Amino acid sequence: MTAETIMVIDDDQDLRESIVEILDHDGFKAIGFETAELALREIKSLVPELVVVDNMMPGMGGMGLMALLKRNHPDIKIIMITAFSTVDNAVAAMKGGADDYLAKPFKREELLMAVKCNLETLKFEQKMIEAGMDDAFACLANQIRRQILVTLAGKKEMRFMDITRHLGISDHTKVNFHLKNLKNNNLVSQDRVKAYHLTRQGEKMVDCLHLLSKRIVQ
Amino acid sequence: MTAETIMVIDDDQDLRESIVEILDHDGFKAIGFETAELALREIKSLVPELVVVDNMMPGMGGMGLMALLKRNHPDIKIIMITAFSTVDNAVAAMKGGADDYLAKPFKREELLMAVKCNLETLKFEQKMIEAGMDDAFACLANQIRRQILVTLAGKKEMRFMDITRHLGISDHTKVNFHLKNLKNNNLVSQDRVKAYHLTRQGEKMVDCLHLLSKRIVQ
DNA sequence: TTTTTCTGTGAAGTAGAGTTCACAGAAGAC
DNA sequence: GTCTTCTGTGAACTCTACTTCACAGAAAAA
Repeated sequence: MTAETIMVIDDDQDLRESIVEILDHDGFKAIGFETAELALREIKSLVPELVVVDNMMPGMGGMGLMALLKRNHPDIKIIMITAFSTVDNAVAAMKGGADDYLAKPFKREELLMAVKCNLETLKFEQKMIEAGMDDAFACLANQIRRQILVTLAGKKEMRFMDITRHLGISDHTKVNFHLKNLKNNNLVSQDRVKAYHLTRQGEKMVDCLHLLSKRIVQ
Repeated sequence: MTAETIMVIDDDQDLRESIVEILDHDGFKAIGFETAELALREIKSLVPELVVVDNMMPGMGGMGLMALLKRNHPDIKIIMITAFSTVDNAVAAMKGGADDYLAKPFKREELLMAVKCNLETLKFEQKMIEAGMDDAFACLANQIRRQILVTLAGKKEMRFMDITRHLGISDHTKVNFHLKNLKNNNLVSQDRVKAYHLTRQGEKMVDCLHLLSKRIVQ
C-alpha cells in the first residue's frame, strides 16, 4: 500500500509546516504550498488524493481553488480550514465543494480524523466506480435467478428438473438459461452427477439477499 | 403446505421432549437434540426453518451454536431459551443473533406464539426476495446509478451539473436519464432549488451497497 | 440587455437481456 | 431392444434498458 499524497495550501508558514509535519509523521506524503496558484501549477504532474486548503489567502484564495479543483479533478477530496469560523462560512465552503471543514485552531487528532475519514470515503467511492459489482448485481436483478439461488440454498443440492418444477416454470429452457448465467458467474456449479449446488460465492449472494430483504423491508 | 422443520436443542431431557411434543402437536416437524454438536452434525442433511436452543448447555452452548448457525445459515430463525434470565443476558443473546428470547419457565402459548411469529417473519422475508425487490435490484444493477447514490450519500445535496461533472460523464442527458430513474423509484428527490438529495429509501440503498461491497469482496 | 450555462424533454436508435421454439444426445424406464 | 424423461444447445425473436441527439425554457453571468 502506497502512501496517499496530500497537498497543504496555506500562506501561514508556521501552520502549513506544522500540518505537513503532522501528516508526514502519520505516514502520508504531504507537500506544502504557499498559494493556490503554486499548488495548481504542480497539480498537473502530481495528483493528490486530498487537499487541505486555507480559506483566506492572498490571490485566488481557498474558494477559488476549490471551484477549479472540483471542476477538473472531481475525485480529489478537499478539507477547508479557516480562522474566522461562522455557520455561513462553513455552509458556503461545503456548498463550494469542500468535503470537510475545520475551524482554527484545531487539534492534531481532529485534522487526522478528518483526513482519514475522507480518504476512507474516497476509497469506497472508487471501489464502487471500479465496477466489478456489475455482474453481482446483474445476477441479483433477475427474479428467477434469485429464486434459483434461494431454492438451492435451502435444498443444498438439486437436479435440473427438480429446480424447474419447484419454481413452477413450464418452459425448462428458460430455467436453463438463467442457470447457465449463474454458472458463468460462478454462483452455482455442477457435480459429476449433474446436480446443481451453490458455490461459496453463491452462498454469499444468498446471504446478501437475506440482509437486503431485512433492510429494504423497513 | 409442508410442515416446517424445527430443531430443539436442550440438554434437559424433560424440557426438550416437552417442547418437541408441543410443537409436534401443533403440526410442526420438531426434532430434539441433546447438544449443539449433535444438532450441527445433522444440519448438513436436514436444514430446519427454525431452531429452539437453550442458552446454558455443556459443550459449545447456545451462544456458540448461534454464532455458527448465523454464519452458515443466516436464514434460519433462532429462539433462545434460558433459565437465568437477566437483561444483560437477553441483550447478549439478541446481539449474538437470536431472533427471539424466552425465559424459563414459559407457557406453552408463549412458545407457540414465538415460533409462529418468527416463521411468519421468515416467510415474509422470503417472499420479499421472490418478488418486489426487482425494482430495488434494477436500480443497483447500473453502475452510474450506484455512483450517483454514493456521491449523493457523501455530499448530502448536489445540483445537477455538479453530479455530472463529479462522475466525469460528458453527456449530461445520460446522467439525467438515470437520475430520473432514481427519482421515479423514490431513491432521490429534489427540493425547491432543484438540488438533488437521497430519500430515506435511497439512504437505505447506500447502506445496502456498503453491506454488499463488504461481503462480496471477501 | 445579450450570452452563456443550467436543467430538462422527447424521439430515435442501439445493445443486450430474456423468451420461445426446434431439435438432440444421454439416461432411465419398460 | 423401444419409449419416455432428463438435460441441454443454438437460432430467431421480442422487449426493455440504455444511449445519443436535437432542441428549449430557466437561471445566471456578462
